Amino acid sequence: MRYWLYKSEPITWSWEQQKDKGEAGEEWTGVRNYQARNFMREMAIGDRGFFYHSNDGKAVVGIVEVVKAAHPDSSTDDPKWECVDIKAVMDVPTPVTLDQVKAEPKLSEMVLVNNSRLSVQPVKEDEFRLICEMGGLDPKAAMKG
DNA sequence: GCCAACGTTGGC
DNA sequence: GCCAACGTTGGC
Repeated sequence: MRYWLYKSEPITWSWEQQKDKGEAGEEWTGVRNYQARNFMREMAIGDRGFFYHSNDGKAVVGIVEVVKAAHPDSSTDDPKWECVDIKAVMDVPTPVTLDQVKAEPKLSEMVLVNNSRLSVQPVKEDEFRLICEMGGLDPKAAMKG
């Protein structure tokens, strides 16, 4: 099991919209960056991740799970772009803000802090657990389902 | 709204 | 294969 973080501007695709898709989930389309695409290729069904609101909110707001492995991105005809499908699993009761992440020394290695432009990124297990705790979640529930 | 950081494109 | 120009992201 690996852990990830997905960024989305809520104005484009919000956590509320993601939740509306229910158990079936939705394609994480629109990634046009090789690094981000390559991370999606590494994902396995069942991998958990954070849903992060960029720009407006700047906070981890939800837990998601991969429900379909990488496949061609249906939002383009270009076969080089791929994406996974993810579904909403649960809310983060107290969204964990970027400021909080930056203020926590244990999270100083996070890609979110060091490469703010990467829209799909890996999260270490320890980092994932800590952010769950900061958000008011039981890590066991958030990490295993 | 600005701009720094980063990625991509295309001329040479 | 280099690098200048350009476009985009996302924090501030």
